[in-house]
Amino acid sequence: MDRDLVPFKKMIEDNGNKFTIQKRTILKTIMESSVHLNAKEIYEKVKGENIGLATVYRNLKEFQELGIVKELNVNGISYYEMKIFSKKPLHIHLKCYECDNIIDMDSSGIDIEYLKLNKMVEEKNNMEIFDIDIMFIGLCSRCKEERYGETNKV
Amino acid sequence: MDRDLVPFKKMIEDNGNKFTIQKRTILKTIMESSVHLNAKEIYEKVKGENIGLATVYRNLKEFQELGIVKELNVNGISYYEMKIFSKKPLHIHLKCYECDNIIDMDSSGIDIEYLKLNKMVEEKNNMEIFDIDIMFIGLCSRCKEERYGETNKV
DNA sequence: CTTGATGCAAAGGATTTGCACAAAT
DNA sequence: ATTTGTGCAAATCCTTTGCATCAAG
Repeated sequence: MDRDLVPFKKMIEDNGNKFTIQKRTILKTIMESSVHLNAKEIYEKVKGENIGLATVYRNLKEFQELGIVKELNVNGISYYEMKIFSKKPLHIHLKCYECDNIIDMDSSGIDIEYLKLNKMVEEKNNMEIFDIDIMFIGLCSRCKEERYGETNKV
Repeated sequence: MDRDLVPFKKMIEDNGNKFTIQKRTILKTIMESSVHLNAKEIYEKVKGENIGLATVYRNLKEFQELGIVKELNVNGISYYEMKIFSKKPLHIHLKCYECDNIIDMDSSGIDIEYLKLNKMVEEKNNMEIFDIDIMFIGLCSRCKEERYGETNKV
C-alpha cells in the first residue's frame, strides 16, 4: 500500500471501521488533486473502478468526522481537501468573485498573526477553538489583471 | 416607510430594480432578527403576508448581489445577515461543534489585526480582497462549560 | 460467520425556474 | 404601456437512505 495511506488506515480502523479499496481510492484521489474537489468530481474520477456516488458521499463524511479531510462549503456545495499531515496547518482560501474558483493561499508568515487572533478571540469570548476557516472574497491575480490590465500596476 | 430602509430602497432602485412590499418585508425580517435566518425561516415568518418561498429566494439573491446582505453557508444551508450599515464591519462567526449554532462574535479589538492580515495577504498574493469570512469551529461558551464544568476553570 | 460496506435506485431537502398574472414606474 | 416582480408548482441539483448483496476481519 501507498506509504502515505498508512496513518489513515490506522485512524479508520481505530475507529472500528474498515479500510476498503474504495476508501483508499477516494483518499488517493483527494491527495493527488491540485484543486479542491467536490463529491461529484471525485466520483467522476473513480467511477471506472466500481465505486458508487453514495459511497463517495458516505466515505467523505466518515473522513471528515475523523478529521482526515476538511470540508469547504462554497455556494452550497462541499469541496474537500486533506486536513492533517498537510504542510499547511492553517487553511486560507480565496473565492474569486469573477471566476468563482477557490484558491489556496500562501499563508506563510500569517500563521503567527493568526495565532494571536485565535488566542485573543478565545479569551474574549470564553470559547474553545479547534479550527478556523478563513475565506477571502475578492479577485484572484489572473482576474485582477484582466480587470485592471497589467500595465495599470502602481 | 421605516427610516432604516431608505438606503436599501435607493440601492435597489439605482440598480434598476423595484422596491416592492415583499422586499421591504423580507429586509425588515432580517434586520429585526437576533439570529441568522435561512430562506425557509424567513419564509415562515412572512408567509402570512402573501409572499412565496420563491420570492424569498429571489430577493435574498438580489440583496446579496447588491451587497445588502451577507450569506453564511453552514452545512449546505445559506443563512443571511445584514451586511452594510451594520455596527460590525467585520463578521466573525463561531460554529459550535456541539450545538451547531452559528454565533456572532465580538470582534472589537480584532479589526486592526484583521486589517494587517488583509494587507499582508493582498500584497503577498497579488490579489484584491473585497470581503472576508472568518469562521471559527469550536465550542461556544455554554457548551464549553457543559463539557468541562464550570468548576474546572483554570 | 458476523458485521459493516457497497451499489443502485429511490427519496429527501434546498434552491431555481417556467409561466400566467399582478404591480410598479 | 411596458417591464419587472410575484405566487405557484414543477423541475433541478446536491446529498442521504433503504435494501439486497458483497467483502473484510
